[in-house]
Amino acid sequence: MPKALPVLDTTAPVCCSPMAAGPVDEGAALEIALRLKALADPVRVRLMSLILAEAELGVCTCDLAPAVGVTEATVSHHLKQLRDAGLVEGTRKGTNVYYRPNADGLVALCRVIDPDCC
Amino acid sequence: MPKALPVLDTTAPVCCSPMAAGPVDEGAALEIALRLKALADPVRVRLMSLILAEAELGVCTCDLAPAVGVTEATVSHHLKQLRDAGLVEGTRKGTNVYYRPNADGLVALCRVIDPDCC
DNA sequence: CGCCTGACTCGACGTTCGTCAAGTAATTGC
DNA sequence: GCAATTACTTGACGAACGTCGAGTCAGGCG
Repeated sequence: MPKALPVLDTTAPVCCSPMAAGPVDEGAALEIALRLKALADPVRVRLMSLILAEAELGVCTCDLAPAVGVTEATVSHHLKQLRDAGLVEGTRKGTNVYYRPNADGLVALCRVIDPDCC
Repeated sequence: MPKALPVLDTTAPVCCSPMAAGPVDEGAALEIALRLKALADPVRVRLMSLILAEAELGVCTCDLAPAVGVTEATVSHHLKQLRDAGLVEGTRKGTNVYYRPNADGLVALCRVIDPDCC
């Protein structure tokens, strides 16, 4: 983990693509790369799609693990990365933790890489 | 390299986000993850932004290397990944190879992760 | 309380990744 | 043809990553 994630800089007005808007400096590049890396794994892509599919109700870890075919420990590890990148949110309800997508995080990521946004 | 990249499946009509559209199967998840991974590195993010900044003229490797502060060999390595993912295109002109962005690749990537596309 | 279940943390392992130095191709100019 | 320049390939090294088993923490329930 090269750096902490400030939950995707909700401070910065990321309307226009910072990437297509001009050369990005080293720090910004790292921030962008970290967010992309959070999604750059087949298991995390599948987890994200499953969480998006149940955006209303939320999904718990114990349901996700068999769905993607890995250990619960591994799912937990991946969910932490998605959480740190601000892409999902987990809320505890009894013994279960229900995960829901954080649409803002995904949209922000999209804006960063879209060459003809705005 | 777990799999060859068919230059981002220009065959598939990726209008609506395949990720938010429903659970993605293992193969599709791998394809998406590979494209995201192509951009999930700070050096490649900076290369992409530099190439986008000179979309008209194109940039050659020898100019990119000092701009990002790594060896030309390393830049070549990263450019290959961006090329394989269909994000940039390189055309040789004399001894130089000029790189230009492939907007379609970036837009397709964006569509894949956008939760409220369409 | 004691026990169980679900979620997470820790340590370890094998693999992949980013980087460079050195070597190889390709193209131009003398 | 030969030298020079630019781009790429190869091999190697260290760092980071994904995965798991085992252990730990937190909430229900008998």
